[in-house]
Amino acid sequence: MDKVYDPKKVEKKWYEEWINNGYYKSSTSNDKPAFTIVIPPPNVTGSLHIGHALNNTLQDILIRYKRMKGFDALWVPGTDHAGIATQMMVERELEKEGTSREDLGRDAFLERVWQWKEESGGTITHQLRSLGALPNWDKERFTMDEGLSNAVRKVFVDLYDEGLIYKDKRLVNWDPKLCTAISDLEVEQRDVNGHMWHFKYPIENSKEFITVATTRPETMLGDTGVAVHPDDERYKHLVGKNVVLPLVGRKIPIVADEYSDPEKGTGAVKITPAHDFNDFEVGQRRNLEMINILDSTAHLNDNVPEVYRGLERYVARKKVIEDMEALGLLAEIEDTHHTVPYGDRSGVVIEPWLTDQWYVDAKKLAVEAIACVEDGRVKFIPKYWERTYFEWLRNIEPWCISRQLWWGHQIPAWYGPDGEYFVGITEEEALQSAKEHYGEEVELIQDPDVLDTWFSSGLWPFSTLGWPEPTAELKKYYPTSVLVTGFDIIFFWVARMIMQGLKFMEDVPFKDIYIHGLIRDEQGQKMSKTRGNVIDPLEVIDEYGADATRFSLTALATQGRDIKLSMPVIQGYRNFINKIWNASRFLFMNLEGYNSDIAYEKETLSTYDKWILTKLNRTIKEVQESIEAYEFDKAASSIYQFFWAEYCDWYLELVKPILYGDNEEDKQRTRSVLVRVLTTALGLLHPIAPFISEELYQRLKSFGVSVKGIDDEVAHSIVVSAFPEFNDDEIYTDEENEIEFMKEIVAAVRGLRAIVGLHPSERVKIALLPASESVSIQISHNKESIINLASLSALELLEGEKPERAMAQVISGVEVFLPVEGLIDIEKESQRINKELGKVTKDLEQTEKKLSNSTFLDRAPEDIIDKEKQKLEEFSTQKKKLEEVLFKLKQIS
RNA sequence: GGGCGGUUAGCUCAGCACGGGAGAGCGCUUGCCUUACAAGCAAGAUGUCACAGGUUCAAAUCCUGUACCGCCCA
Repeated sequence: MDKVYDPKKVEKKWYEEWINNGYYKSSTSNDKPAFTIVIPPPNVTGSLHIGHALNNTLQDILIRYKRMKGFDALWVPGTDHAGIATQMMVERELEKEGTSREDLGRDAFLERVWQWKEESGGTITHQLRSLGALPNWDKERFTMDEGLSNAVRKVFVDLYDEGLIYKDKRLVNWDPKLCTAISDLEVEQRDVNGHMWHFKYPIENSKEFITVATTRPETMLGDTGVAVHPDDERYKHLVGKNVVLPLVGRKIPIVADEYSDPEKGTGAVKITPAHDFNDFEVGQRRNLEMINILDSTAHLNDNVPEVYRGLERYVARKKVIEDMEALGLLAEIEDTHHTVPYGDRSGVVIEPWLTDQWYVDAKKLAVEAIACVEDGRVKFIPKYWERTYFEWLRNIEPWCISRQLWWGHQIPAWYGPDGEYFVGITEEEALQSAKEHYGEEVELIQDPDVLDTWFSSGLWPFSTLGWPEPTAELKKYYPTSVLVTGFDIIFFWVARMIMQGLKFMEDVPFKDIYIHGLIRDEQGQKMSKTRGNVIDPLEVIDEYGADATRFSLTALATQGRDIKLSMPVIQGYRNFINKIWNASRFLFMNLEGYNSDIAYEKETLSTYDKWILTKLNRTIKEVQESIEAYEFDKAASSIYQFFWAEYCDWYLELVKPILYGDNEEDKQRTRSVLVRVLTTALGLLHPIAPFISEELYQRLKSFGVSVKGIDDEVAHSIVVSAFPEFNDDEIYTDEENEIEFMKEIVAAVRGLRAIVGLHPSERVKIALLPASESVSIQISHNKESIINLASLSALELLEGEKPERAMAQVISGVEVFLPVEGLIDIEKESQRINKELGKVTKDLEQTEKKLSNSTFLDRAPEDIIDKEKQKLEEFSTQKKKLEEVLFKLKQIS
């Protein structure tokens, strides 16, 4: 067995085993309770980044844990067709080949995308395997699968029939680069420095001007009004009059509307209803004309004077300003900063643009979605995320679901020759409706647009289980148990799944939503390619192994906080994985002659055995409770603490003399306990670190060791082993306290040795002065171990007389003396004792103060007062002892 | 402008829902190649728990306010 754990020799092998043995499978035909998670489907174009690694590690932990707990665990994997991202990717390929999607035509293009998907679309799902994630691969889904597409069409048609989906002409967020509408969520508001241009508009039949201010001068070509506040005295006389729009010559009215803020700018605003959301509303209220001056690529169209036609919006801006200035109508340019909408995919400035689009009446669907979180049918963990959720749902806008793309679910609406449309799940249905409408058969053309990708992923928790067919899967696994995701898609995805789930399944899609943090770099900055600070999980796995990667992410996954990740941290957990390896290696080296048929008898257990079993059982409880509460960091640190600080640092050291000795009975019993503790610890570890736990379990099996399986007497693999059970009978409090006390004595002796500078191999004599008979007995029990662990030549139990020349350490219940043959540095030693004395005195004073406070004695609970009294006694004894030591030191000098 | 989160050891963070002797890991200092592990072992140092008030016998923990950092929404 190697001295250092090598993940590369282990990981691939076991992953294949797990797949070959079908451990990932779930089954509707068994009667185990279901535990279900659907994966947040990553973009099919994507590759695994560290955020995915965290997200999927946590899901894998839950699934593995629940499987070991006897649940029928189903983790549905899959990917999202990612409309815009995928289309862009394939278009870029085409561009390199000197062609375009328009050249190919829709059908050929889509064929090309599918081809791309088949060849390279599986990248991320394959990468998940190297992380050790073990979802049910038989159930892998893609949002454009036939079944899921059926679900999409059915949902569309049903919502349409109920009036919850409708077509409308209104302003949308238009991406002039991608030439598609996008939803308001896909718009990023950025704060930018810009200018406010003040334009003078001449009043009709007057020498007067009204000055308006704008950050978008080019839109003036589409102005159809000027608004002032109804109470604004400055402009009252102008309301009802017309302005002659410069450069255009159009007469437009001055209207009174509360939208205009007298405090801001000049108090008069130009109104461009076709190119601004606020202006649109003013225009509706005041019956203003709507003039669209932009084409789909944000170039000026024929609705503007000829000189401006065809100009790109920023070129036009420049020209408008120049022309206004030339006319002497540019009053002022003011520096300002304001927010500008950018497309989150394209990165270009979004235009509010007037088009026909399909909308979902989200407001109606939101009602139940809000209620189910209010009444606790769905729980957010951490809870405070529900505020964010409520905030958005209570102010929800109609959801624009149509996209002017080719890749996606084409909208199931067909148009007749006169533009009348017919919605249906299939073209046949639409044709049937058309026939009824026109009284004859007509040719129909399907709406060319596709649906927002989130429309289909909103159905994910039930579409993946076979909906709309009434499948056994749906019956057993819906609602799913928990959704594990990041806060960045609460609106995009979580809220929409809840709305759609409630609508179509009449039940919530999941009971718990665990929201984890974002992974940042060590400076706390978001990881991004441009910053160059990304940590590639595949590289981390390659260097440190999947288990170390997973353990790190788990240990850092505290609730409600982002995760700052850096390589030294991962290295630390890699060391832990290696520690497990070596502790096991030690056991294997000492397992010769081990007979797995002989279990240890409770009656024969030593104090050490009982102590470690107690610690083990406490750890089982902690790990179990932590995982169930989604406190992943606590689960990880419980195991870490137990395995390293208790099992390795103390238990292994305690039993070495037994293993190296020749009492066969003791050896046999100790081996059994060691095996028991290790196998149990591996079970606890397995959900977090699946590979090393499997490797070591399989090695243990070759010694005849095994644990109970979830379905069989013997677990073939740790994946299907029963999770360790907490056993109250194995909590031995007395033994636990005794060993903890012994550890304190050993630490005290080691401390003294370190002060004197003794070489570790130099054995010395130590004298202990116990405070009571019971302490004395406890020490006698553990005499050999203390001698061993503190590397002593002898241990003397004093009965009152203290050694003359000795270094001393006072701990609760016992004084420790290290006799010093030569000279002690009395000065230094006195200083040390004085420092301790200072601490104890301070503690003592505090306790005395409390106990002499009558209101404390009146009002504090009894157990607290008792505790304070105990402290008082302890501190004063310690103080007295330290003073004696100090007195003796003075005598010597 | 509205909302949320954070501020605890040099660094990264637990602890706070339920108040009662300040914790872990990393780093640092010292000594050790002790036959599982130097990716290790042993020992050690380090804190006005951001600040200001309040509640309480008692506050890192509860309440109010302030400052700074970060995020979301408008």
